[in-house]
Amino acid sequence: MVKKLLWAASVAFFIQFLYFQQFQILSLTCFVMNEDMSITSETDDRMTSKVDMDSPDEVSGGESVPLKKGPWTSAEDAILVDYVMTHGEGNWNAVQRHSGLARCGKSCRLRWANHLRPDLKKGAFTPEEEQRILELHAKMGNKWARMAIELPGRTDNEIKNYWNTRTKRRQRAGLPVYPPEISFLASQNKQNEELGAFSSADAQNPNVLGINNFEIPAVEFKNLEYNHLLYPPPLGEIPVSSFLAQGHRAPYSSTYFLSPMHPSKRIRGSESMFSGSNGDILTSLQYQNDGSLLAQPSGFSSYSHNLTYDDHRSFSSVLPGSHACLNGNSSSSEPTWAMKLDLPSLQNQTENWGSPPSPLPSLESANILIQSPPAGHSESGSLSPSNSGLLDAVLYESQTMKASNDNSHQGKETSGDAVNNSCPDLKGWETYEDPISPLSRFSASVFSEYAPVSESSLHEFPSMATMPGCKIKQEIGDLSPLDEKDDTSNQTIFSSPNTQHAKNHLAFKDAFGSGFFDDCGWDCKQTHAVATSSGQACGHNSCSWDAMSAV
DNA sequence: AAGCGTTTCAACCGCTCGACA
DNA sequence: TTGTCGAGCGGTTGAAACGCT
Repeated sequence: MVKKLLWAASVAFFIQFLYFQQFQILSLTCFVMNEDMSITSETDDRMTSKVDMDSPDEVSGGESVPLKKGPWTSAEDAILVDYVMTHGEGNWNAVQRHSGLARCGKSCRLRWANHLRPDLKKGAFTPEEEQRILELHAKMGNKWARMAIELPGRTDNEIKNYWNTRTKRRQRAGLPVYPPEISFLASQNKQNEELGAFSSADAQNPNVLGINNFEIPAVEFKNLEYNHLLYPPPLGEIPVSSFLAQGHRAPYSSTYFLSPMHPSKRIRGSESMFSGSNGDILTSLQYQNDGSLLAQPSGFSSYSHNLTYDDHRSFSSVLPGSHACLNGNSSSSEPTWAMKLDLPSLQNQTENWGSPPSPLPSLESANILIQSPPAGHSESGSLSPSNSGLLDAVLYESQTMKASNDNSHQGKETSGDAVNNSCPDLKGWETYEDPISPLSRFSASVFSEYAPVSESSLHEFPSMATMPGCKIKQEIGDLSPLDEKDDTSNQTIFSSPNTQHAKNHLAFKDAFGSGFFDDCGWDCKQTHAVATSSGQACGHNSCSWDAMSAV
């Protein structure tokens, strides 16, 4: 009952809003038209010079009406608003026939979607929105419409313009497009794209990904459970084993993974709704000594985190497919796990890798940006033909870690020799682990253990152990988490950042399912009015506004 | 104030996709 | 299976606004 009342109030408000807007427009239009039949308004007159008329177009009744191009006038807006109010959205080509508006359907749709929709948020992007756009772009690339879905009230055009402007500005300033923490995502996406042959297909293949009948082999997570027993999370927190074991089962139904979609927007079917194919973030989980669980992008050292398991939102924010992939509380302009890592223009300064800066940079450097590498460099010695530079960042850090460990662990530097030199990238990875954390091998354990399953189901991905020229040391499943007597002997040797990222990505995707912790980024209250005004459903699963639309 | 370069943003264009006959 | 149409996406354009000299 309350919902019905709320819905009725919303509808009333929406109608009032539209009529008020329309009244204003019509009043202004009448005033201007009285002055001059050229139909201009205060804001339009600057544009009328460019108004163009298309060649005559056949409309109903055989009447030939030239289609107008160029800026819209208030009068045209009013006509369009009136039409949509009467007929709802869609069937845009009929607008011309029914309303006499001398605009093509595409133009009408664009005008409505970008300017006349009542749920549009005007004004500059807020810092939160800007941060979100960064994350989304890292996650999706130039999928403006999909990004707009995640930013209620914003249009794809707005986002696109913002991004292009920002990109141009930063490139001119010699800055990279992404800050480091976002850049990592972009790197993941690039690498995923390289593996798109299996990732995109798998994302849409439930037989492979196991979307609908997903079962996580318990053995894959025995290490996790084992460590969890040793390091139970604080009271009230979700146990790792529980959410791992639950997989995507209830309460996370498969539909829960689907991104909410604006009813007025259609995502092309060829694009998977699962962002996992290009949106997963590789995450290492580590229990700290205090029992809190750290999540961090695998490949980055353990000091690059602020994220603890204490904050479920934060935690989920870095899980694959999360819409809040970096910082669940996207209200913060700085991701919760933003790497306190200073990597100044490192990607085109490989010559400096030999003398890395301190691995514990100041907080002020958190937003120091990584310079995108020149194409020549990025392709050299990389498995990736389209290296985004993040691989270099990973390599850089591995070098850094190695260099810093060269001093303190010179006596231990033996396993590296065991690595075939034809796999030079490996060296930096050897000292990656945090010897303090018993779960420092979390990601390695999961991934390497899970690897055989993944590989068996995904034949296109070569086994790490079979990579030519690389001696791979698979993580030992029955290794005691407390067995720290010999760090070097238990170190997992990654075949290469690229390969391991792909494997890790794959394993996480398989383990959690894309969008497992998908957050509801859909402002149903804002958009539902428009959706239902056109007779459409909100489209959001378990959305109470959908239920109310039946009223 | 004028000139010029840059930024912003609305709009267009070409293309693809899905539905349907 | 093919063709048509409506819808929508992403890239691009171009004019006004803005900022600097």
